[in-house]
Amino acid sequence: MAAARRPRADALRNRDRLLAEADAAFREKGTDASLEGIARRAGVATGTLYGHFPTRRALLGALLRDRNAELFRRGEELLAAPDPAAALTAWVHAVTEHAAAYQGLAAELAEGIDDEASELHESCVRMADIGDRLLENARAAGALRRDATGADLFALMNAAAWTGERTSPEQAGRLVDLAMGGLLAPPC
Amino acid sequence: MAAARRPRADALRNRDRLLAEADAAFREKGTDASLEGIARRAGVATGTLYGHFPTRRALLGALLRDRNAELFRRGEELLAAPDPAAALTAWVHAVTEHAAAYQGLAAELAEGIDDEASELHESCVRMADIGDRLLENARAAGALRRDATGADLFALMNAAAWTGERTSPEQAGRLVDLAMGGLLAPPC
DNA sequence: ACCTGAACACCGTTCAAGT
DNA sequence: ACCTGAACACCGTTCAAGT
Repeated sequence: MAAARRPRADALRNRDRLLAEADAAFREKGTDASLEGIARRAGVATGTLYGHFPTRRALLGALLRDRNAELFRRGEELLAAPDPAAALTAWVHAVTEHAAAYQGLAAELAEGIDDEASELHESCVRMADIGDRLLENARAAGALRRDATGADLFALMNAAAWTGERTSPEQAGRLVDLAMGGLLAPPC
Repeated sequence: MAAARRPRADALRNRDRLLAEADAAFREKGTDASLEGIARRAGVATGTLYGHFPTRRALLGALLRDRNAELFRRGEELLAAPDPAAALTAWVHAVTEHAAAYQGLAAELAEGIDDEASELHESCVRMADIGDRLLENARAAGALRRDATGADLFALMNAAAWTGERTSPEQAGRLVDLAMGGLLAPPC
């Protein structure tokens, strides 16, 4: 087993600059912003970008690392929350907001769950898994008005995020509330 | 007022070939399929494509003409239907299926409602208008569990269509049913 | 009245050559 | 070990020149 080598200083610096420019570009233009433009603004050749991030999704995945950690921390917290119905609703809202970070991200996530080669696959599976468990808790507590699957939940989160990308976060939230109103039994 | 001239025979033929190839390309690759490829397969120069259809959306709009007519005919039928709740649900399903005709169409429609310059604007407005009226009917009949706006409805239809594009029509339908379950009062 | 195709600008991706 | 930048393939859009 090879010891981990420390990367060269210029490599580290280039990586950081690429990430910073990619974040700015993705925020402004969405996840299909020009990679060539990102490399140019970072002051490196395009080959350098590919050296650090072999695919667009690898770049996206690196950009989402911290954000993902925060989301999953929140998920674990909700799994321990006392009211399963409220926890489920909060989770769907949280993922919806997460998936609207960049225009185009919702599409990448929707694809990532089925595509094992996607650098986003693992995080998608984890999002779906937390959703499954929160759904199961709500079902066990008799909080469901009708049955639904984890796939329904994942589809809702991505679809609402997609709506949010091109209308407003408020509209996305209203869509989630509408669907959750169909899923959850009214409080007695 | 100028009399309508009959177009030249070769122009008509080129237009038809372009539409046929565009339909095939959009079905296969989605609405952002290469225009150059469409022109090539239709056997015309790219300038000819632009002569007939100045924008990608103009091409898309021409392709949707018949499909739109059928959709709106269905809408008028539903406006005259006896059960307002069932009519509303049927309309949302119908538009959702319509908007999934080509991958990428849901995004064009979501954009078209706000963009007056879009060649799809008029049909988007008409879809939203029929939705508004069906919603109003359902409200008047006391069939709503909670309030919702025409914008909510339009967002739902596009979001569900977007889901359908990348999962399955069944999943799109399940999403619609979930949201409609939140909107409509249960039958007593 | 319509068509052609060259021209321009822009992009994703790879890889031999450099340091 | 990493970086450069030319090379290749592909695309959207315009417009002068043709018929």
